[in-house]
Amino acid sequence: MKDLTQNQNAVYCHLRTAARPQSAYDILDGVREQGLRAPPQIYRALKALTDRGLVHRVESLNAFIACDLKHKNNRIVFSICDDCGNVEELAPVDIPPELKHMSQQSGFQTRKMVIELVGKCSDCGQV
Amino acid sequence: MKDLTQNQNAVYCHLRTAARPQSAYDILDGVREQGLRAPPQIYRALKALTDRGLVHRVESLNAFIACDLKHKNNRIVFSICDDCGNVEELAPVDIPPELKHMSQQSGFQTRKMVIELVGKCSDCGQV
DNA sequence: AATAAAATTGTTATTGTATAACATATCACC
DNA sequence: GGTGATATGTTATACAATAACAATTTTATT
Repeated sequence: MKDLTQNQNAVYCHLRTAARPQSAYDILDGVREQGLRAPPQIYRALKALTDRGLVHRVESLNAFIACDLKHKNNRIVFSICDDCGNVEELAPVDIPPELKHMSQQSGFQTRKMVIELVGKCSDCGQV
Repeated sequence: MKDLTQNQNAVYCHLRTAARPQSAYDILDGVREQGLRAPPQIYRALKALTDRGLVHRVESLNAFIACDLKHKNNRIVFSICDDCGNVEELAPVDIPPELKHMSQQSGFQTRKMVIELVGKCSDCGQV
């Protein structure tokens, strides 16, 4: 489905069914039975998938997560629980106006904005 | 100055004079003559410095940068040029209202927000 | 069908990033 | 001067990512 190659499909399915963001090596373990054996195979599939916006990389975790929102790939928002490690993707928002001003004034041309909220999810916050 | 230990001071000075974000191993090379020899020494100093908000980690580059703004450590904005690798820290902005709503509705308690703008700086954008 | 070009995959080895675990030293203070 | 806390030094190892090359499959074209 969705015009993915074999390896890309294996990696994508693994990510969609995973409860947590997966490191490349988590993924490798998960798709070994489908014949993938070496890191470059995983990284290649991940590159293709992230280029298409089907998967996002969570920078601060060195991990990857399937994207189930329909949106342009240039506005990404995550909430990251630093207690349980859970990550949610939130609906993308526009660049805050002040920020747009500032960056434009310095001549910066934004292609993509990533926002990461770090804190406690509803499960872990009830202290 | 600023109540830093010897190793922390060495790392901090190196970062302040660096033109670019520095990887931990860049830093290690830079402070070797001051007697630091092994990665854990660098990472320990970096942890102390980032905890105090004197240094930020640029997640998408696995690199570190000295912070020269006076601000609370819980709102961080970077612009990252994917051409020349230059990184600027911009003045922090508030959490966009829609985002605040969304995250609160899901019960998420934000401790820190990191925004990374990826694109082309003024030097590299003039194509 | 034959073939050339392009895309995908497989494999080995290596580079880069980060931390675990333990030993030693220094400092503060009662 | 002993005790706890903090900072440091060191070795080895775990985790993340890519370079470089070989082989295969797919696709388009003649």
